[in-house]
Amino acid sequence: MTIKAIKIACSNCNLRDLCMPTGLNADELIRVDELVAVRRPVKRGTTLFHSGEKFSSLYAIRTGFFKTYVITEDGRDQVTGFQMAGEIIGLDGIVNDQHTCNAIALEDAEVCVIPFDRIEEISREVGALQHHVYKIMSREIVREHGVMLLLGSMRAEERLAAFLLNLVQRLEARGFSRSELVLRMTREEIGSYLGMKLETVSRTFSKFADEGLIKVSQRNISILDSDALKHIVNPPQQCH
Amino acid sequence: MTIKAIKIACSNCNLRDLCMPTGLNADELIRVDELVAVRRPVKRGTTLFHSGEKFSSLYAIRTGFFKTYVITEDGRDQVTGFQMAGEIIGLDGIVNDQHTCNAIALEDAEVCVIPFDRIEEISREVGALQHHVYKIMSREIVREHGVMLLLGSMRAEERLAAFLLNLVQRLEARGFSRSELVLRMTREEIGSYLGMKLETVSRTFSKFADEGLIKVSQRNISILDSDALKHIVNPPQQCH
DNA sequence: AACCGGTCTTGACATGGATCAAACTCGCGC
DNA sequence: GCGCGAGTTTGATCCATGTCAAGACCGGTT
Repeated sequence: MTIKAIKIACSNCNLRDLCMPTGLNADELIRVDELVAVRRPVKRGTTLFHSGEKFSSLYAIRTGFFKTYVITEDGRDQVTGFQMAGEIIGLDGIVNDQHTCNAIALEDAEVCVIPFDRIEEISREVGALQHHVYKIMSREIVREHGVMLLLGSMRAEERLAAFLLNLVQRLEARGFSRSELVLRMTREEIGSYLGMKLETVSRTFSKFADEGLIKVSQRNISILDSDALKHIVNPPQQCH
Repeated sequence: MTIKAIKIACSNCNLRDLCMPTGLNADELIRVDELVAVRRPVKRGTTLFHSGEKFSSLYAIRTGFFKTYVITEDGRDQVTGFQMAGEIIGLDGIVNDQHTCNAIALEDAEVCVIPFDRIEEISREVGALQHHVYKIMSREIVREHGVMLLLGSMRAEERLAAFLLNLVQRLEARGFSRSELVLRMTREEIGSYLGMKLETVSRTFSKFADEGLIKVSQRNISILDSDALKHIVNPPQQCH
């Protein structure tokens, strides 16, 4: 039993459908398995990368939960996303060869370190990988359009309902419950993401709870009436 | 003089530094010149693509000015960006092979149609092109982080000041004045982009004008005190 | 020149969410 | 077991921005 035996292999990873292209042939699989340099544990509360740091790799989250955020000179900060297993972070660093946001683990985590020059090299040989990376970046652009919509034209209740629905939907895709979730972030972090103050987040949770839509006990949330939450985000049209 | 003589060639385009990779050798230049299928004029007020439409090409703006926006089922819309010459639109369509936002011309425009499968093919041979596309997508992600910051944690005056500074900065990079600009969009469109109502946009313009920061006459804006606008966006820190 | 529709400005008022403040909960270390 | 601090909830009040409404401006058309 050598060290080789536990070599990192995306082809064996149970998250491969989430972060790797599908439909590769044997040769291509071998090439793509060369992508991940190492795995790196990231303790809760520590940063994976920070703004200004030289960019060299993307990170695929294997386990754990992250937030990314940007800070202005005058100290305002804005959470730009919460990421969970199977998602890729670091894409912002490509354009200027340095990271432009900070990523910190909200719970103990492990990431696969994927050197970007290796991605570029193997992309050239494996068309499916190239396409996959384009798709991942496009998906991030579309996600951010959604956040812009949320921040630009929704009210507090709508934002929080959309946020909860998005979280459970992603968790469900990973095999978790569609109604129970544990928030990994504080009310303040949720507020920063949603463009509202922590007090408003708290009040809105309480309001949803009063109305019987959810049950809140600290960071544990039960979705009791998913449809009602959906109606808050997208009020059903009554035909005239 | 045949039709060949006026063949579209990125290598001759005066916008090539904005939308094409640099430092290509002769062979690569020839390959990259094959990218653009055709040019397409887009009349003011008409749509270049719309949400739901099948995605097949990216578009490089040669002349003119666009807005992109998303619409929810219940009719709310959110402008996601304003794009000018040399910028690339349509990146949102890659992930699901269909566009997820709408693009309409705010003035008569012309775009270069770049079939995406051709990009993928030539990317594989020309590493610089592949890298360039990754960079363009990364830049869009970073831009959207900036918009999220703006929508999530700035007040109306800060948003509008940031918006104006961003516009003139991009215009200046294209050889226009750093102090004079003509808005191609309505107050309502500005408001949609910045997450505020058109009345608030109008009032804030008036306030800036009263304070001598800008001069407004309809859609013509003169920046009189660029530093003051910058201070609004990023209040100067006083050291203790 | 008169008209018209779309756009913009400005005023008066309403309100959602921010702010400030106090108290509560829970996990953790002593 | 107790105390402490981070995180959270809730209440009272304030204010930035939304809403509604009226009128001004402008370019294009008849």
